[in-house]
Amino acid sequence: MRHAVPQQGSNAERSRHHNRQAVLGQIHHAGTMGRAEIARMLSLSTQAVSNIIADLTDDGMLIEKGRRSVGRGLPAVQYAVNPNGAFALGIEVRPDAVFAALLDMQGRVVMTERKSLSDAHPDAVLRTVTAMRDAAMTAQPSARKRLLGAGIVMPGPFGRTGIAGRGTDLPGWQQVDARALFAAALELPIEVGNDANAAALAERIAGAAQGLTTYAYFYFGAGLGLGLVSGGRLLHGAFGNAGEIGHIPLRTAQGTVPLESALSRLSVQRHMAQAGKTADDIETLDHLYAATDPDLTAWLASAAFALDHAVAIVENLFDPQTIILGGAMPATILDHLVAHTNLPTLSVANRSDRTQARLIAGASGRMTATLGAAALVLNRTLTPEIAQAY
Amino acid sequence: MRHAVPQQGSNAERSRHHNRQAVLGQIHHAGTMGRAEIARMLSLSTQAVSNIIADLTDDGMLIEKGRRSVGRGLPAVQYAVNPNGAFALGIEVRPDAVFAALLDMQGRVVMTERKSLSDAHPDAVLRTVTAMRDAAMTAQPSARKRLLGAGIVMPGPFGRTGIAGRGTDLPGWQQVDARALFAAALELPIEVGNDANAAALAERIAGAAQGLTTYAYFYFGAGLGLGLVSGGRLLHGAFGNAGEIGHIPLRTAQGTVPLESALSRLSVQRHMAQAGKTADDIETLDHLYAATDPDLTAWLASAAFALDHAVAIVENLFDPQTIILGGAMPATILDHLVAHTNLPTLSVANRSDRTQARLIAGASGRMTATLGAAALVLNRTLTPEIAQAY
DNA sequence: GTTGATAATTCAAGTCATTTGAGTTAATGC
DNA sequence: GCATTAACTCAAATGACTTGAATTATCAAC
Repeated sequence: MRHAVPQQGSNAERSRHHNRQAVLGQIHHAGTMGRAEIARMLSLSTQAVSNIIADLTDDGMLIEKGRRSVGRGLPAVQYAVNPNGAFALGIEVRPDAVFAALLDMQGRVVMTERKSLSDAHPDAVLRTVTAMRDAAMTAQPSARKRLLGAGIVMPGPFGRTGIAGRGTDLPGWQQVDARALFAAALELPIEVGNDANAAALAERIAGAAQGLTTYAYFYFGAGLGLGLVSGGRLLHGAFGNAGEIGHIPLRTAQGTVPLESALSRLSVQRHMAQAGKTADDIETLDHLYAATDPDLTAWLASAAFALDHAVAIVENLFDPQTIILGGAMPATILDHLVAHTNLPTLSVANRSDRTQARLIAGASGRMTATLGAAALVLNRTLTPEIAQAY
Repeated sequence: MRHAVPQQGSNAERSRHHNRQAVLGQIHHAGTMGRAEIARMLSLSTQAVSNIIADLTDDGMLIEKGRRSVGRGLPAVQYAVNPNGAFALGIEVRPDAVFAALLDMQGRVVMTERKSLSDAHPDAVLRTVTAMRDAAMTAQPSARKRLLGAGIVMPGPFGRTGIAGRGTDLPGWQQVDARALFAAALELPIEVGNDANAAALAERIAGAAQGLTTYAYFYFGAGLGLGLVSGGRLLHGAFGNAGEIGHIPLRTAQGTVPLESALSRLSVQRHMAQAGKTADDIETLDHLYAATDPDLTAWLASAAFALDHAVAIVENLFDPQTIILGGAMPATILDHLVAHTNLPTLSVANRSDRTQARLIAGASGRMTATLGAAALVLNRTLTPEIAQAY
């Protein structure tokens, strides 16, 4: 989890850094832009933007895209983010395997890899991860000098005291500073986050949340996670554990249970197991769904019921532009849930002037969190830092 | 509702503004500080801080507080925020009355006033509010040249489409830009917010949230509101309606009802009315509580039950440092609820290393939101702006 | 008590990114 | 064609912060 940046003053150097990030972010967002347009957006002089663009172009982060004429006047030279200008490594550590993905600046997947893990202690994980970084650099040699950093997704909470009796699934990680360990082993800037947060940002870099600044993301992992993005930045909470929506109580006819006991991959696995069926992976679930399996259908009904509740809570607490549903589920099931959720009437999101659907499907599949890990890094590069007040 | 600031670049002028706010905020937070200490906190040179402090002192915003010796070396000259360096006007508009309060820089109440309102249309309200501003300036002439602005708390949502069939209680305010109207009438910088948000900031300026940066605030108004502060800044949501926790569904034995039907002032009034008792104001409630009224006791039990649920949701979604309970209720009842809420076990806030209670009582009483309105202005002065990403 | 170490503060000069203003280039539209 | 509009560049100016040397005042050790 990234620690909150302490309050900082501003000086020329930090202004420069901020402005470069802001320019990159604007161009990434718009796809292609001219100097004057950027200057207007950021309330900077065109000269300042010119200087920044010259820098970024020299660094290979931007490329010229010809001139574009819009009415009178000299047509503006357009700039776009160079996809190969930089790369980000995403690493997802699970108890039994490590996943890696290399993304370019446009969020496109350059390479992915999976390695089994027989031992999830820090030493073994760090060795594996280092080897995967090397493999990625071999596969894409141009990324060697242009690697922005690595994003790590691990089961949390870690590094801090968590809920009594819960904690990371990974042995030997409770008392260590994961960020520092990875930084030392990989010799890269590191972002550490949980799966839901990472996946939420992945949608923003190259997914359903492009162009959104304030949205919520439900992530189907083993449990149910929530990524909250406000003003383009992740909300971490005071101790880095915001978004544990799976824990909130759901009052059903059978009693009060945690939300994720009705709405998660573990929940569907358990439900199917009671019917004597296995549904341990995404492909199986997809087949069961295609076959309109009655047990799966029953689970979907109870999941949609739980989702109604979760949507009502998140909409009224955050007032997001939209809610995205994604994660380790087949796309068909995500689409089904989106289609079959009863959006609450009593919600601040129930507005007559909406332009955005209230609930949409995002990226799905096994790699979602791994791509998200890389997105943690890309987002940092495209979004000016926010300092803590006080 | 304050609109999100569009993304901005940084230059010397904006750096200066940012740094002045940051210095003021640090000093306000610590009470009293020396130049070198501030410089370390903000990662600025002592020279820069010296210049800023000289400016702020000239403007009357800071006062010297002697030297303080901490070990070797030249004792540092201490500075504190000058309480009379600036003032903020808080205005709360209700259907039947307008409340005003003048606060100094330390959040202390200089003056309060109440005026009945026979007509809540914009013209009448603006006339009343302008008269109250003049009265405040007469009561505290030194504030005339030192008024930072006015914060306005009104029933929302307004200025934008709200939930169908709901909207402001005030006639004639649906289609107008309240901020612009007040700015024109009062000739002051204006912050508009809802009661819960405003009260949440009041706790930060001079209350239970001093020193906190990330916390949640349950506000008892007519309904139930939630103020969310993250990193010292209010979360507004995409459309300014974040925090409508009163709307979320609560599943009780009697069926699903909005949370605020169990946990709000209207709810207690209704409950007592069913028993043939009136409990329309805070004093009455306080007396009933002191007399251990059995009907009130019953309501308190159901309210505490609802609060359990709300706490579980807010803790797991936001991971705040603490949750504060405040608003238009007698302090005795707030204290009772704090003492009788079953804090959920399954919560990220259930940590072994807590230094802060999970649920505490904040300011109570009729004026809470009015003071909060002024706090909106004070907080803006003490907290560097945050620009929207994209 | 003297003396040296430590630390806050100031002064004056230097640095750096942005702004300003004049001039150039290349479209549109009458 | 020719005036208008707008993007862009060059060179100089600006402004806030940083740097480095000098000053002041306390603590601690001899």
